[in-house]
Parts: sequence; structure tokens; C-alpha cells
Amino acid sequence: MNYDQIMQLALERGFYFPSCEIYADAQAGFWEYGPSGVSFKNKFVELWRREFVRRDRMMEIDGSQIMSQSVFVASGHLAGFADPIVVCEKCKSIFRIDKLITEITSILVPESADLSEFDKIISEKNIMCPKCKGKFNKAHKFNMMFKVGIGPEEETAYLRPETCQSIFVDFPRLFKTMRGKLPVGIAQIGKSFRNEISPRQSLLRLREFYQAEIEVFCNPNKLNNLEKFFEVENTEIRIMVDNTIKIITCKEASDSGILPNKLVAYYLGLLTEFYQKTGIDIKRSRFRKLGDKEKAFYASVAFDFEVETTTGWLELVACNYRSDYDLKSHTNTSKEKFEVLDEDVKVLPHVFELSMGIDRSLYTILEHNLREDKENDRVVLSLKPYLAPVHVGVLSLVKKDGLAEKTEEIFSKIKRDYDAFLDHSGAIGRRYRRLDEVGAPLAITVDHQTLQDDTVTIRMRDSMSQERIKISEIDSYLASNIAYP
RNA sequence: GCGGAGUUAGUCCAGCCCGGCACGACGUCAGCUUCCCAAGCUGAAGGCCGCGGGUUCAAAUCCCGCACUCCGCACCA
Repeated sequence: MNYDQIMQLALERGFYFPSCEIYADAQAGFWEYGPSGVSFKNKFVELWRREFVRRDRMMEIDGSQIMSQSVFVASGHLAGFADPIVVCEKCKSIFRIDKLITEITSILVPESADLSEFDKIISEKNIMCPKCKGKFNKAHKFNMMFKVGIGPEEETAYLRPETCQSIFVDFPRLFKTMRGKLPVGIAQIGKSFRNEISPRQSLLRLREFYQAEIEVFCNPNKLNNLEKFFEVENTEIRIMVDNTIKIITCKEASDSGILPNKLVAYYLGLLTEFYQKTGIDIKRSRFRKLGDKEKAFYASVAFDFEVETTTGWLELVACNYRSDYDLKSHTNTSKEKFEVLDEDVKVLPHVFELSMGIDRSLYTILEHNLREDKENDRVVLSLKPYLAPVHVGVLSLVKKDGLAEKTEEIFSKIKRDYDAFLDHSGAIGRRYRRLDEVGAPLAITVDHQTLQDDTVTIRMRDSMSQERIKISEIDSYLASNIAYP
């Protein structure tokens, strides 16, 4: 199904919708999750926790969204997370000046160059506005971080542009108090904020968005010395080599040098196994090694995990080898010590990160799982049962003859343990169709036979088939059918 | 931010040229019917026609500004 159809589902069924939509001054790039969206997101997050935090014995933290200025001085975001721009004095058009200079003069200027450097080239080469031939004002930087003023003095702080900075900042305490041992992953889920010039496409480019980030702290001398590597050595990953997607095992990838080392191969393996369990079509995914110009300013090697959607290839996870960039710069700025002991040798850990976009991942799962079943005239969201916003519908075949009461009795028994949805109203087929659209994998229906022998029918979303089970078996039936893998 | 196209009920949309009580479908709710897959019948709710201003006796409709959405450019998880 395409973007528009997902959008319609999202609006109609309470997955997500624009923030502040009743007011005209609502800003672009902010969206809310509705009831279905939250339930779905929570389950996705739980799967992430199972497949990374618990599986790899990571530490999970929950840091502040507002962080002090020094953090971003150290991280480089204050200087580096900004685009150099110029404004045309006549027509007010805005240009990325480094790109414009390259376009017009073929001179390559790094975007991190001094602002005066840009001004110099503009005047020397007599660069004018390509739209109206007007003059440019002085180059300045547009920083993508949201600035906030703290307290009555309005002390400068920022909304974090990535969640991982708290992980770096907290690392010394965490490593000491939690008895850390390299390599160790520290994970965090939370919101990040970027003042995008042009947010677009609902969940795909937001100004306020969820990230699930994992920072793996490791000894740079032991990147190929990883006991747990055997867990994924035969896991197949899909990686772009010379513009074609090659399917190879993690072991082959690291042995052949396609991936730099076992540590990176291990985590790309975990990531692949995770996304297989989310129900996205893994055959439409790939890891792509980024060129030097595409990489973030802190990355020395970077692989994007990308998935094909109807909007094109979409980056879901950035896998960056950040080396000692962050710990070194926080050491210099804070004077805190970040070295740790690894088998009695003092080492400044390197960092490999998996930076996952949750909102984008949720969109992709929806798109890859929503299908039109023309034969039965219905739209079905075939989510994995453990990710479904509603686990089970609880329906009375008809309302009268005491069936409604019996249905409510069953509903009360399971509502604390499962996301169950009670529904008496309208034709039974209509109610099944509604459940299909929110992805509920199962429906329990109470009919006249229930009153005689205490059995109910269970209706399966994907096959539409039914079976009859005892009321006393409902709990174990649900438990085994919606369990995480 | 630029260029293009749009914005009318939960959703999809007609009406706009040519100003005069806002149309329809789907969905929702209640009742009847039905007794396992969007059936039928009856009834109901739901709209400051994106926001603000202007023209006019009168604006969804004409004019101006802004916001938002979508598509392209650029940027990004």
C-alpha cells in the first residue's frame, strides 16, 4: 500500500495525526500518536528491548531532553550541526552557500569552513542570487538545534538533537556504578529535536521525533575479539557492494573485509534479526556504506540501514563508527576522565552506534503490512501479533439473550493482560473488518453455543478461519499466540 | 526556504468560473431485523467551508496576506 493509504489509515484509525491541528498557527513537523499508534509503538519498543537491551545485556537509561550548552560545545553540534546559508537581499531567497559556490564556480568549500571564507569567495567570484541577480548578505549559520532559555535569566540550553549525548555524558558514572566491562552497550529511547528547514511526509521527517539509540563502548584493539559473535555468524545480512545488494553471512562479511570487523558485523546481524521480527519485508532492505561526503561529522565509518517504501529508499537506522570522537571531546571540555580499565589496561573506549528512527520504522512496518484483500472486500493490517495495537477483539454475536453479559464477563477476565477490545454493536462482519484494519490478529466471539457449553469461537485475522475453544483455555491460547518470538 | 498543486463533517469529495439556506458517499451512534464475515429498513449526530483581513445588501465562492498538506529542489533518523 502507498503513502496516502497509510496516511488515511493513520487518520481514521487513530495511529497518528497532526499536532495542534485545530489552530491555524500549528507548526509543521509535529505529529501526535493516537491510541492505536501508542499501543503499536509501545510493543515495537518492547521488541527492541528484547532484541537489543536484554539479548546483549545492555544498560538502558532515560536522559533529559534539555541539555546544557557545554554538552553541545563538546559534541560539536553547536559549530557543526548547522548549515552555512546566505540570504538574497533583494528577493529574500535562502541558499546553502557551500552548495551554491560549488555549483557556480566548481570550487569545493567544506561546509565547516570559516564564514569569512564564504564571504571572500562570494565577493571575489562576484556571486549573485541565481534567481534575481540580487546581492547576498553576509554568510551565517542556521543551527538545527532548538535553543531554550532556562529560568528567569534565560540561561542558554538546547533540546537535544540526538539522544546519545546523555549516554556519553553519563558514561563514566554508569561504567563505574553498573560494573561495566568492555564491550558494553548503553541504550536509550526518547525524543530528539531538530529544527528542520522543511519537515515533510508526516512521520518521515519530523522536528520532534523518537530515537532508539545504542552506543556500544568497545576496546579499539579488540574489535575482532568478540566471544558472542558466534550467535550471528550465520545470520544473513543484505549489504550494497558495488551498487548491488549482496546477501552474505555476518562471518563472510567480516572475514572478507566488506565490514571492517566482527563487532560491526555482530551488531548489523542483531539489527537484521530485529527487523525481521518487526515484519518489514527484509527483501526490500539493505545496508549501504556511506561515502565521506554523506557521513555525519562525527562518523569515521557509517552504514545506513535502508528500506524500500513507496516514497523511495528510507533510512531507518544510521550505524556509525564514532571512534573516540565523543569521549575525547567530552574529556577535553569537561576534564572528566573517560578512560576505563579493560583487562588491566587503561583504554579510552571507541563507540559504535545504532541510531534508529522509531517513527520511520513504525511507518515502514505499517506500509509493508497493510494489504487490500479484494476477494473478501476488506483492508487488513497484517501486523505481527505481538505488535498489534489490539491483541484481540471480544464480540457478542448478537446483543440479546444474555450474550452481551457473557461477553463482558470474558472481557473482564482478560483486559488487564491483553489489549482487548469489547464490541457489541452492528453486524458481526463489520466488527471483524474494523478489527482487521487496526491489525487485531484474533477475535473471540460469544454465540448461543457459549451459553450451553462454555466455548467460544476464535477468528483469525489473516485467514478469516475460525476454531472453537473452551473459555478456560482463552488465556493460554492468547498467551501462546501473541507471545514475542 | 523556493517553485508548482491543494485545504469543505472522522474519511473521500461536489459546489468556486457565474456571490444568494453547503451536496453526496463511506464511516459513526440509536432502534428494528439478522444469528459468523462491510446485507436491509428507520432515525440521529457531526461543518466558524484552513486562519486573518478586504470588497459587497450578501462570500465556501471575488481580492490580499499568512499557515498547513502534497509533489519537486536542498537537508536529515
